[in-house]
Amino acid sequence: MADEPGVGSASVDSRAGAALAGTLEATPPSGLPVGPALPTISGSGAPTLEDVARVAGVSRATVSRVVNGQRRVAADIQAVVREAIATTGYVPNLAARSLVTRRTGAVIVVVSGAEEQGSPSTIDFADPFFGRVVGGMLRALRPRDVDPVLMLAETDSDRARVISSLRNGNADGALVVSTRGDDPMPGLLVEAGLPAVVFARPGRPIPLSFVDVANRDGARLAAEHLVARGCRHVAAISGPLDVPSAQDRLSGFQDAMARHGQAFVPTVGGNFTYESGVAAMTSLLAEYGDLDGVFASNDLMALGAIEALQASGRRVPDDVRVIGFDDSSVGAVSRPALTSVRQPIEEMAAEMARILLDTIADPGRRVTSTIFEPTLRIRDSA
Amino acid sequence: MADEPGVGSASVDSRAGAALAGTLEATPPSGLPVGPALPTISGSGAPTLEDVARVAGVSRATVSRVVNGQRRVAADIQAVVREAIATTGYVPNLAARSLVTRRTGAVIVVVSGAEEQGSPSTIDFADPFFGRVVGGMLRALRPRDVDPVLMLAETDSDRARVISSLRNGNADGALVVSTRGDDPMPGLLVEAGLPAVVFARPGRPIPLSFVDVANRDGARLAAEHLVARGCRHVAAISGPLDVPSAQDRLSGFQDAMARHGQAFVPTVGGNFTYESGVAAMTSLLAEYGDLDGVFASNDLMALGAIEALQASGRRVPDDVRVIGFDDSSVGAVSRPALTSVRQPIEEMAAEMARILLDTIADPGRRVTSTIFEPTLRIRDSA
DNA sequence: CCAGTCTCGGAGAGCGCTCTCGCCGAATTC
DNA sequence: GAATTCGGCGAGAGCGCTCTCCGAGACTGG
Repeated sequence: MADEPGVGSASVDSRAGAALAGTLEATPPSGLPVGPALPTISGSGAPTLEDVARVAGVSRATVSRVVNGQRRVAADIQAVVREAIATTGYVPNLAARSLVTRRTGAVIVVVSGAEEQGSPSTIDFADPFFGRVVGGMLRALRPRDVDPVLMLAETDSDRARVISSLRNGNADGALVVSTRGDDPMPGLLVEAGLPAVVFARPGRPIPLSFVDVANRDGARLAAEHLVARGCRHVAAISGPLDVPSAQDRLSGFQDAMARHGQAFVPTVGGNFTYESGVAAMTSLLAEYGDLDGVFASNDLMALGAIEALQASGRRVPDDVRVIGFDDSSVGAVSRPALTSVRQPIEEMAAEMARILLDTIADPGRRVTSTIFEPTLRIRDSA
Repeated sequence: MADEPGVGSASVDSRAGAALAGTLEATPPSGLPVGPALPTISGSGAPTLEDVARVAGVSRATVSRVVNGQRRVAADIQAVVREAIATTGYVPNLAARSLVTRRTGAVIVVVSGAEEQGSPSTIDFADPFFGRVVGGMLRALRPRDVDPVLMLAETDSDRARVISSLRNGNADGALVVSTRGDDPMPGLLVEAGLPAVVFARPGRPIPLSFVDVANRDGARLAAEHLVARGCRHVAAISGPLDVPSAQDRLSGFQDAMARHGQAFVPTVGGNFTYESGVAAMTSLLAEYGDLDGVFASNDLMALGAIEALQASGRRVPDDVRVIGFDDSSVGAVSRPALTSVRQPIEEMAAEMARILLDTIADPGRRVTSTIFEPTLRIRDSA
């Protein structure tokens, strides 16, 4: 730590600086500490429309028209105005604009999770899924000059905060990513009549647009691959069956296997974690020792299954083939690399963003669902 | 026209009712009184301060004071106002507020990456690092009622957009996470005199607060662990040396090894990817066949090194011990599970947020750097 | 050549909020 | 009890922007 950079003063804290938390003056009951409003003619802050108008020798309205391309403005005046904008370094104040337009140019990305029971959170930000979704949205939002505002929704009060943010135009709509099947968030959004799109089909039918992957097709792909590789005794590790996607993946897999001659598929439920994959595989093995193929409803459980398989002395894929679902990045670096059903998360997220933006632009837009086709990412485990 | 102005006076009540019920109120007949300057009773939706004031029988100012806890307001009046707020379902319009306070209650999280060369992006949203950082920030931001707005900064125009967003109060400050050493973003922020905090020490000294991990200490931890496990011929796989952290990790490791008797540490550079880890290890093996320990500057490269090691017939950790850096989630599920230097990313991110918020509240605040101590996460690979 | 039509810039009214200022009534003082 | 202080509420002025309405000038047609 002798190599402190030459930045003025460095207060080096080895642990999270609890001391810092107290240095701020007592915050008022609610809201941020607010400073006095300066008389602000134009000397202190950023240039305003007014300033540009003065420099250009036109009215505010004209400048506004040029900035927004609203109505036709004579070419020469337009040039003068643009010149003035450049020299003043003017940038529109979005607060003022949204105050009158009632558009914010922002949407809320709601990461909706855990019940407020004992556990701190079911939301795992370290899950690459999260980043991929956000990244996908970003790609679609940015060209339309819309920014995502991140909000967590774990408790009722979190959800209320999301709703009220939306209700008074803090943002124009919501993109919801739930980590549970019975998430109340979509319902609240519909009730409030707010523009929103959710990732994955909601637990109960609800008039809300969503984007999803054809889970049954993905499971079928896995089944067919296993069968094609010669598997004859196949088992499944499912996710929590109150989650629609887990349900679909399981039933899709079972149906496909039935079509290929294996009417009964031994199944054990997990909860999408690595540990539950280990446990599920272990109990599967105890009862069905001659398994030669396993389909897990996500990659983490598939990895757990492989662990359990190897612990029992079986080789993957030689003795037992394993397929996961998600094509997550952990599957790519694991050994053996995981064969997995790939859902195009980024594209799905981008589509969510597009649908939401359309809905915001045209509130009368019909509720739609867009289903993406999964593909099989074949690696080493099957 | 019949039902418009005549019954207009009752509109407050009906609005309050609609707000309470949360029902979808049919939009008022549009077309008739839209254009002319109405006294603005029943606008588009949410109740305003004005409405609350009317219901409570006080002035706007008083309601505002109650909402913001600004000045002392008589207890009974306060009760009446709160009551009115509840019945109307009032929530402050942040655009209006920020227009006068010049505070937005939002900060920009800038994910700053790639030069605008050929490649689409160096930003990998699937990297769990990203989510962990955002999650950590969220935890610190939420209690202070501040929301993060996500922005990418890959091109100059992206960066300009961030700067101007900040300049006209679209957000109060920036939390910057760079994926490269020579990121221009921090410099631009400083130039513009905008509140910002960056993750990891910037490439060049710059008067900007940052949060970092003691990279040298982490590398020392790795070195000492390897030595303690009996390694005598140790190599290193470093990251790009223009990235300060990669530089520190390497030199810290070399110094520590020197103190323990190994003056020369064979080193090959990588670029933080899995593939580069494979390549680096392979070339290391070609020249130094008797290696018994490897330190990689991040987990992905460590995993790549293990792959190359195993491909060459060596066992990990029996023949060669491998330590990574980051304690990323991929390391936990890989086999063998990766021993790694852990940096408390979430806490670091939370601290960034806290520093930024303090800086915003007190612009005169000194530039600080907070260095967190890494720990060693011992698993199976070393 | 004049009425009619069209084009385009300016004036001005707010959007919902905060905050300064002034005023009133109650508490305090001598 | 009158003068003074002071706490606390209301009035009102904007914050920077958009947008409607209006009017002046340019153009068209008969």
